[in-house]
Amino acid sequence: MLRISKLTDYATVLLARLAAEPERQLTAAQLAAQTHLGAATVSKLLKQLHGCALVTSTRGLRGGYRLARPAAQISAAQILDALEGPMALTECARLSHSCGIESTCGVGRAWQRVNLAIRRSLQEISLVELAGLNAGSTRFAALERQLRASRVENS
Amino acid sequence: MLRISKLTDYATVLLARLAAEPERQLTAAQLAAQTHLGAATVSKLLKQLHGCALVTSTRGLRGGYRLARPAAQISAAQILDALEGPMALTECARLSHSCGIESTCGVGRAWQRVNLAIRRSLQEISLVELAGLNAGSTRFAALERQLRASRVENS
DNA sequence: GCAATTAGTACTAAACTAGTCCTACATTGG
DNA sequence: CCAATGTAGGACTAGTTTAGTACTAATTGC
Repeated sequence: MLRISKLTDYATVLLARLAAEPERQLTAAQLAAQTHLGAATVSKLLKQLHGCALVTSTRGLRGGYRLARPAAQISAAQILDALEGPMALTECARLSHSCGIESTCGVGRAWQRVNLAIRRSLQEISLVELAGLNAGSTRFAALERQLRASRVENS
Repeated sequence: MLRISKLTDYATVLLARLAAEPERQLTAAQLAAQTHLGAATVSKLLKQLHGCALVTSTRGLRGGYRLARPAAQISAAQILDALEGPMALTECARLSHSCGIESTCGVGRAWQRVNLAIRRSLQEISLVELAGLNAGSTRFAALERQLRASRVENS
């Protein structure tokens, strides 16, 4: 459940590679080799990331890709938005069609709130954390502490 | 992104209907009529919910379905687990196969932590909240307050 | 001009989702 | 006992989405 697509996962890996060497400009082929992903797939993903302004590119001989901004300024939410479009946990919430059910469809609204809560927490996590580049993992730890504090009963 | 399947959404609606009248025993046909969903689909979902012990059933004439426990004891996480199986945000995290990438695959671990954080927050939300049966929405409000507090920058 | 490299589009195969149908089993009422 | 009502559990089908590939055009450096 709540799974992200493989391609989104791959994209994160690519971004993490780029984040690891922010000064270098890496070609699609280099990234493919480093990540063991298909060259065509990597190309496609990088194009998509370029379209969403997460990476910059230079064409031609000695071209390549590079992060558009520091890794700290790229959040998990942005990556997911870029690759999977605007997020909507339920169909019903996306299109504003009335389901015909009156009393019951507080459900849709409830999922929407869950959605929002998740989204907010994803905005807190930057590419730095995703790439595992930070030693202290400050924001991550803070998030987990808060969520743990909100727990009442447990499994 | 991060969307739940339509069927899971439907199942929530069904559970919400059952939660609204805990004392009654509703047949699949009744629930289908109330929710405007296909009778066959409703049947299928209820069977699944029965298999996961979220509802109890009695067969035969005057049979029907009923919540297996009070709505307050059913969490959003349990519903999602029941319908979509054990959750794993990424493929890589589910199967324990090494990707061959060493440095980069802190990514998988990071997604896993995101996963856990989301899961914890879903455990906090009960069917009562999803069904919109509670007036105060206490736990919901608390969750949102905490997540808001953890926000640093915003859209 | 040539080689390297991104940009864009089109296409295909595989997987998953949603929905339906059919048969078997259980319970109640006559 | 028999018929009606209802759940249990598969099997099956169509539609959509996802993942991956291939090909052509545009751009840059030497």
